[in-house]
Amino acid sequence: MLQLNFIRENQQTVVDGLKKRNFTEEKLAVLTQVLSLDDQRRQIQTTLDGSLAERNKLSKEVGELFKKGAHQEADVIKDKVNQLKDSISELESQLKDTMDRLDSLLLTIPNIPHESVPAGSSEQDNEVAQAWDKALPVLEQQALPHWELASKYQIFDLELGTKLTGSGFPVFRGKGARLERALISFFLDEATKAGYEEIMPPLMVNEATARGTGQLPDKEAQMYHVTKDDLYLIPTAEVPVTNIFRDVILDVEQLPVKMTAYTPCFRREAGSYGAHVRGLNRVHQFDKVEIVQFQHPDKSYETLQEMVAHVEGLLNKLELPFRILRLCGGDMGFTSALTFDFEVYSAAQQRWLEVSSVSNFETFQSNRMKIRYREGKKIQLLHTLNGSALALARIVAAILENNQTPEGIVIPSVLRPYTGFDIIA
RNA sequence: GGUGAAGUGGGUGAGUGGCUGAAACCAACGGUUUGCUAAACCGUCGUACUCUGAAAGGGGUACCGCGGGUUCGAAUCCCGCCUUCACCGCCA
Repeated sequence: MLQLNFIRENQQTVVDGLKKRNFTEEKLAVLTQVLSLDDQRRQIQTTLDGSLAERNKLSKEVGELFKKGAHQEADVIKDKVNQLKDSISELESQLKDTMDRLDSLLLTIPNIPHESVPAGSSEQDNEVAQAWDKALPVLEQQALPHWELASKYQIFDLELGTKLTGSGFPVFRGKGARLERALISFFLDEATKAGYEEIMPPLMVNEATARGTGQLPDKEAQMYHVTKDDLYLIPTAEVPVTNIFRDVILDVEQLPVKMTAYTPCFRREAGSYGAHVRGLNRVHQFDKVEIVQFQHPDKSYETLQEMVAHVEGLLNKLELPFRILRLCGGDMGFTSALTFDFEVYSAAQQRWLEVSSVSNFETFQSNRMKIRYREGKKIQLLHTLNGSALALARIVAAILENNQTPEGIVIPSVLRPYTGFDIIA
């Protein structure tokens, strides 16, 4: 959620930013509505506060008169206060109404893109920030996509998942399950080495938490909702981990706070179909290690680079060909100011698969969650950042496809201490 | 799930209708003093919104788990909910 003062003081920046997100003139009208509602709100607030002050003052007089035994005079003032009460409750309901409208409008305004974000309307317009300059792996003629390798080597079983749960819930087995676990451990260890504290959060969250990171109300359809207890299955560890500091004021000395978490992620992914979602390309449950940072606003873009470098390091160690995209205004998430996507080349499918998304949200999330830091006397919103490091299912897909040989699937050497085997044959 | 008790500022904890945004102590911060990384003493020490001011600051309002109610007036009384603790039940 954008800060009202920011909108008020930087209207042109906001307009330019929203245009990058392809806001039409018509949709931009929301800004003037927001500002005028805010004016109304202040006006009501001032009047209301005045009436309340009056009530408090008169009530005190009643108390004093009672002590003196001047009951009649007290009764006169009581009547006065009773009259005030009507206008107070009227003002209170106006205030609540205005604030509700203001909030719901504010929730429709996405984050302002960083100046480096390219304009554009779809993924076609994303900018390649770092291309893969070495040769792409070329597989032999009979190379198989990962879903066929899966059954050949008994790595995972989607049909079985359908039997147990439904489509999009893979069952990993044998060396496949071990590979999955090896990757999780490897990613967590790398994050720990880089100074992130490991967290194991709940996999279900309440409404306030889902609202904090912006899953509600914008992405409600994306989440599994446990209606009986009104809980949501997390679509990413970002949700519980970022909310750890909801309504918390950190000391500037504590920044940056760095946290990492492995969790399964649950996504409904309504309405997807076709070859692009075959196998592990898009599933309802997948494993992911997330890295999250809470940082001083002056340093958050350095931190973003640091996180990008961390993900790069992982992919290099796994010996996977990848490229980095700078997302355009039209493809960027609602809450992000700048996002880099990592795509790994899947040789058998001959396409790039998104395996990580690293973003700086600036104060957009922290404003909703009131995550602040104290520096001297000043209390300010901090910047939140997060990134996948990494999303498992597609990494597994890429490893399976790229590393297939006539003898079997070769495990990247960095993973062998974790898997305990060096080939899946 | 049942029964009972409790939820106050960073912590401990006082407060049962007006003198309480809240005592006291601890922690923290600033200072004085002291031949010494201690002690003593003094001071500061919640958050949000709002008005005013160039600013420093000053005024007002709200908040004592959350939401409602009673009252001229609520941390304090009433109702609902949540959470924690204890015991019981169930259980990996």
